[in-house]
Amino acid sequence: MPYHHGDLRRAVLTAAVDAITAGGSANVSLRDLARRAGVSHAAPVHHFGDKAGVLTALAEEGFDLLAEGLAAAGDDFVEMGVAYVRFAVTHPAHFEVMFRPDTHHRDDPALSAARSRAGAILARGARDKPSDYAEVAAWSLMHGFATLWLTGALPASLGDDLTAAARGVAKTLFLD
Amino acid sequence: MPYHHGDLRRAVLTAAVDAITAGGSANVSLRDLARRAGVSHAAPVHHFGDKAGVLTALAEEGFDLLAEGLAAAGDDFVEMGVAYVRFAVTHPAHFEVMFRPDTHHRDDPALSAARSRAGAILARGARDKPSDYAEVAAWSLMHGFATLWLTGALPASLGDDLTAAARGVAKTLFLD
DNA sequence: TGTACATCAGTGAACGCGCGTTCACTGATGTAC
DNA sequence: TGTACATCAGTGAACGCGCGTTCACTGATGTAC
Repeated sequence: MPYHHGDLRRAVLTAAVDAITAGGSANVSLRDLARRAGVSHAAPVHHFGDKAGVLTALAEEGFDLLAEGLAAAGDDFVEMGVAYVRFAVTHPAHFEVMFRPDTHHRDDPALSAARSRAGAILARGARDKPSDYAEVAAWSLMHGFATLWLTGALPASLGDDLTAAARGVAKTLFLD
Repeated sequence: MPYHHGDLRRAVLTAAVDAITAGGSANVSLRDLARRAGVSHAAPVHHFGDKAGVLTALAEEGFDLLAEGLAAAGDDFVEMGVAYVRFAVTHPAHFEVMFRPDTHHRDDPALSAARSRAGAILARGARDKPSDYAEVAAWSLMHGFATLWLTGALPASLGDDLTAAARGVAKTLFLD
């Protein structure tokens, strides 16, 4: 085991994803992350300051990944919704942390910036819609769907084709 | 301080609501609930078996309160959506626990029954809608809106009139 | 090319803390006769 | 009306544990000259 890890920052974030995927963000501990990264329990503090710092960094990364996914969907309203859901389901750990502001440093500037970047792309999708509530409604719809899917609350009759289900749901808005 | 509390079960549930409202469901501890209820730290175990038992009971109560709220909205689609959101925002602690199945005994029969009761009422609202996805979409929409509102993620431009905002959002579905 | 030194990354022991659960107990209540 | 007894609700001490954070430290790396 070399003294210098090389990329401990990355390793701790990956460990956090694993830990949250396995047991929810409530059960994350700094010591556990250090264990998973194969490093002494005090090492992560060096890179993140404290526990909330790790989750802040993870949330920031999440907003960047989301922005990337949304951008790739182009300007199509429905496909952007599908991309939102797909992001949430493929990155459940990031998604969970992003919307649990009590677990991270909520006014971290890098985090705010990442959030805004994703928000701007999201807003583009609702640009030419008829309702004043279009953007909030679209966001709510896909966010709610992703959340319910992740918690396993949705009826089994929906099937397990995520993209198809998400598209069906997205299309009910304004009956595009 | 009398030896017998009288209604410790109720007191512990109320304490749980307070604790979750103050610090999120992640920060609930049995000992804290006992403290809040003014009782020795081992007393709650008598009524709930263990920590998950408390949250299970709270989730069950939540589904009953939700069913009540939905039923009071009558058969009107939009008003039922508004009632869903109002429930979530007036009972944030219940709402949070209801959708965190990892924190409670997920196959508790009383809980499943309460969940089904609420689900049945919800399904009634989407009965005569055109899309196959109507029920899931309606649920997703209002669930997502409630969740985003509660985490403070929504833009300030929405204002703080919850009912008006919820109604505006609910109406975008099928443009009723 | 070699050496001195500053900086950085990670260590490991120690701290004090709150936690969930178990346990033998005691006080209070209700019921049978 | 009184007494014996079973049942129930709550107590308080004890257990072992994992946690976040602090701290003086050491090993590794890079830079100046």
